[in-house]
Amino acid sequence: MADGLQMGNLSINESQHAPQGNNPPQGQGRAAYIPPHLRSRGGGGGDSAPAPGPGFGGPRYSAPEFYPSVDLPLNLGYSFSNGPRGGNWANANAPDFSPRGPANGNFCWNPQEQIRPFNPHAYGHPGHSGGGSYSGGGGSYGGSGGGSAPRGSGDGQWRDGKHIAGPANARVERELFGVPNDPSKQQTGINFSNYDDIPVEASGNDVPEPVNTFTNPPLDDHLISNIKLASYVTPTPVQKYSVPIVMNGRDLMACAQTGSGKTGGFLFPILSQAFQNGPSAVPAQASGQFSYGRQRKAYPTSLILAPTRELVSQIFDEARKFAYRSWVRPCVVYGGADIGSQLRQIERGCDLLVATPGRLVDLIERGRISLINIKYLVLDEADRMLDMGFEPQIRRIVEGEDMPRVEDRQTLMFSATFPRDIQMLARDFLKDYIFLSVGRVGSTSENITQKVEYVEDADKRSVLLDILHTHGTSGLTLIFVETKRMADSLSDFLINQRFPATAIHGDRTQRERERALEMFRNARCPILVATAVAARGLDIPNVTHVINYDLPTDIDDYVHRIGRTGRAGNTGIATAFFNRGNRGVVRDLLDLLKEAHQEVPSFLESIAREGSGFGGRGGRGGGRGRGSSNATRDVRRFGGGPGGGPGFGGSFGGAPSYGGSGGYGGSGGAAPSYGGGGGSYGGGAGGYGGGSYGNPSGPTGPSSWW
DNA sequence: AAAAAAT
Repeated sequence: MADGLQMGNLSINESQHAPQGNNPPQGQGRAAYIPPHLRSRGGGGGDSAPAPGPGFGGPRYSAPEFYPSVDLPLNLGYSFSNGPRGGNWANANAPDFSPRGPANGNFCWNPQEQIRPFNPHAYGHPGHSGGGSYSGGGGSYGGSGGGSAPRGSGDGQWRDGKHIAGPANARVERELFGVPNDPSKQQTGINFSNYDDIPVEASGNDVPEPVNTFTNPPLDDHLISNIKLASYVTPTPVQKYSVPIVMNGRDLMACAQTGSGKTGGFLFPILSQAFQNGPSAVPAQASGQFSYGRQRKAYPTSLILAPTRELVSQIFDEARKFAYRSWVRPCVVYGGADIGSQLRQIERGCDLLVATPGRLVDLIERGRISLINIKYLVLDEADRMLDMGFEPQIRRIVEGEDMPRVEDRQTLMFSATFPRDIQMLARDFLKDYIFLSVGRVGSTSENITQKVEYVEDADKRSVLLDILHTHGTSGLTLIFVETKRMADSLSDFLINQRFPATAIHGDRTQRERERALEMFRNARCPILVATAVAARGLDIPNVTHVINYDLPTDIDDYVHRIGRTGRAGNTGIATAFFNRGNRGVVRDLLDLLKEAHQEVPSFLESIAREGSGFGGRGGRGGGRGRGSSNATRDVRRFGGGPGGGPGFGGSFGGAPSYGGSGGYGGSGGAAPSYGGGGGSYGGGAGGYGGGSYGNPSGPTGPSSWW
């Protein structure tokens, strides 16, 4: 029956995680995979006629400077992705790409050092270039004088219905994919075997079978070669599902964390299809408007929205890797940085755009970006974007501009949690979507050792010093505080105590933020004091210790914060300073520690008892339980009333669940309950309240999902 | 309550 519910505890025998060096077979026969949604449009095959509408349908443009012989029907002045003078790849002439950077006494704990010249938009992104190479002589940043500097990606072409990869470039490869055995560069040192435990469930109509390897089909050979360069061997669980889901033209709502490989989860299928199907034709109404003069408007085919600047940067970096030598040119735009250089970048061609919502709206208003060609829309960290008040901008981008309608695009939403406002967004933005729920990396095992210490505010500094002295400098230490002011004062304090610390928060300039992050990443500055700006999504390898100097008031934030360590199967320590000022989270913290089989200090128990009398959380089942904000179940099927019903009481595969008891305390009534603990899915009593899943057009249509 | 994000 179509209404499939697949549960996969992708484990050993199923996953073919090969040891490094054992490459999966690929390219056998190269059966051109034509996704179903393109077959009917007649634009699927690379050699076939151009598709009339949005979609990677047919030839859109070529690069006349390089290939003057190809015909140029629609692309007069259109964005050329291969302009020969697209040369301001920063660091093209930069003096030093060594992982350590130049030995110029660049001490990170000198605050002066954090405002050195650095253009965050240059393609020598902090994630790739050696720290400290920005101020070196000769580097051209954002200027137009890069000359023949090689492009990092997107330097292939689409010509005569075929994808022609650009030339290999050792320098760019090193920049994008890192130097072997250099931990600061090698972001892909993933212990894949630890992914086997991650439970995944997929529900929806006709859930495609997951794939277990990076092979053709369904993936494109060029993408596979880039995946190999990135040293990815086996798809992570989220990728196993998302690749066939997206390649079958389906919409997706995925509850997953960044550490689960979800960036690849959407980039792989999107790029693979782009590589196979070529660029989209610009619709006639759009191409008509720039018959005069130079085209300055970009028509991306893929749009990825994410909440923070650092996150879009990170996604962009990944996109560059997998678009390497392809016709697809990734771009990134975000606020706080010079818009002029961003404009110049997108003018040179912009097929895949990664953006924060505010800056994108700005560029749309300036008439420099049109969304009319969008084929793929990705909302990453959707819950976070709503938390940050981006809903108006997002709705404007998706519904209020020239974005194709839901039926005419593919939409993928990723969110760590699935509260009501995200459900609403999913209802409005997605069509007949597949719901994917991915467990947390490392949540089951002892990847993260959580410690809670009772520390009064006045003692926090000295306790912190003790920890830093004891912990040594083997890895990176990330310290979370609640306020920007505290971030500054604490980092100043640490610097005065001769610790190599820096800070990141929203009141620092973008330049300072990127600088701080880069210094942290490359371990020149192994202590980073951060506010919530760094709590979610950032994937920094080698963070061995997360200290919650100030505990957040929301347990979800705590979970995200400690998730900065123990990533990708490595181990980490999370220490929290707790005092009575934090009693608001004591109950949730207590539950979390128990679920994760962590040591529970006795003071937590007693403070929890103090608080439960009145004013507290009122015990389980009352109030807004954790489950409400963290529930990651398919509401179409299991949706209770408006209250949202319960979360996964248990969780799949024995992973600790963050689905708690109550819903929003609304009028959900007797919503069903699933699993008691450690439990099985669907073990609960009660029917599926109003779920109309599998028959969206039936009498209880989508509007009754909630 | 704080943080983040367009200028």
